[in-house]
Amino acid sequence: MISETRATDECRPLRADAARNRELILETAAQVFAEHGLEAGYDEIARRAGIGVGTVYRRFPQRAELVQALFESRIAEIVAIAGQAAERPDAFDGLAWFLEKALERQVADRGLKEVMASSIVHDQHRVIGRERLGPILENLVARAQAAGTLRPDITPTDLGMQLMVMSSMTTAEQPDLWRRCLALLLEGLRQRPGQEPLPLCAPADEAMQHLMCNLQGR
Amino acid sequence: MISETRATDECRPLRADAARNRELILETAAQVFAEHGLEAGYDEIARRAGIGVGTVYRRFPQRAELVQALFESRIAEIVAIAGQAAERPDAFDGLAWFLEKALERQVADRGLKEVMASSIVHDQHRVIGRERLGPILENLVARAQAAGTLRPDITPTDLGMQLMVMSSMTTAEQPDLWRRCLALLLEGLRQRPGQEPLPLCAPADEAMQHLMCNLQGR
DNA sequence: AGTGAAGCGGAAAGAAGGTTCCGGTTCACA
DNA sequence: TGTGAACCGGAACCTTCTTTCCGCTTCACT
Repeated sequence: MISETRATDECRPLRADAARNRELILETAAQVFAEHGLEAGYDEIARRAGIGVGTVYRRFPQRAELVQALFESRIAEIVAIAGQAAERPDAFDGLAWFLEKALERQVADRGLKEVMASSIVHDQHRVIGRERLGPILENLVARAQAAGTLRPDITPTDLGMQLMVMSSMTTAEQPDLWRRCLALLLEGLRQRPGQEPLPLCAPADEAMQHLMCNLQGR
Repeated sequence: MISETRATDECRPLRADAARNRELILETAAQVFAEHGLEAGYDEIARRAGIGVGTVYRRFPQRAELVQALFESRIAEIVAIAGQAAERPDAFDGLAWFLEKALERQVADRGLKEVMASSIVHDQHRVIGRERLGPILENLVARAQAAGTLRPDITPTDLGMQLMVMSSMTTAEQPDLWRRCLALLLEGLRQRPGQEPLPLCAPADEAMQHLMCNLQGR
């Protein structure tokens, strides 16, 4: 259901039973990752899927492959949201809308949160996150700044960080907590007359990477 | 240096060599916890102190005892800062100053961050954090709200969360990142005419606990 | 100096995961 | 239906970290 029966990327197609198991693993992993994050044990996935650990390892020897297969579509969804946000008539509103919608998705799925974060740190996931999201975020920011509604000293990196932080502070059990923080943040983001500039800070991307490492623990 | 040679709380005084080791463990643990957080292995502490693991376990069979012994004074420092902040003439400025000073301390010490967070979740550390900090924070908030400078719908819990979040996003290598976020937050905290109220949210303390669990991982 | 209680180091045991491997099974194809 | 390649399960094996245990050392006191 998650992806059609298909070859192991290049080689000949999987045998019927193997293909069946592959789907089963993907479906089960989606649940397990959403609940326990990307570091959930393969044995938990195997147990819930009712198959052996060996089977999971054989199909996805690298955890990254499993993650990639699982979250590609969900990242695409968020990229699409960013695209739609850029088309809204009011630029600031577009930005706010993007943050809200992106958070709604991240908050429901611990795995997705971590993929969003790790797509910035780890090279293996970069493709599915940052490089597709980055330019659109830049566009959203530039547009709202040109309209004079977003403070001029905000960077796309600032927003990325706030996004990660807000999603890291919310769980499925507390579905509304982030809304409160987002409302607060949006107040802070607005350009106002006579504003002091934000304190400068070390290279933004480097900062972002440190943040991500930190939020993921270790 | 961290605490004078003294009895194991009730019993007769430690032997000279044991007391010496106790101090050595505390000093070393302070470093190790600051670098690796509260979950750092006892063997790492022992290795750096140049003593056996057994010695560390004998002196501090419960990790909580070690943590308590280490961070009591540092929490007291933060409580003192909150007290000073409450005496500043401008209430909003006092709040801002408290957040800044508290963060300066938390940011430098990963262990302290975790103690601040866990003092809210785990009963064993509660005493050294929340119960002493809570009333003072409440006072800071109430005072700034009475002065009409802090938005009236902010709760002490909001601030506690923001404090945890900002400290969790900063490392010693990125000493300035949190300043940028704090500046942004302060903009959002100010009361302004015609403000929309913040979205309401599940019981604040429960939310706080979820957040803390989350930031600490697991 | 002699004595025994307190303390020490670090090897060994235990606990919790993650990963590999191999005997047996299932499938695809002739 | 027969055959070999692909695949399966899960026990065994690593790894990493925590905790205990015990023979030897050091200290305090006489």
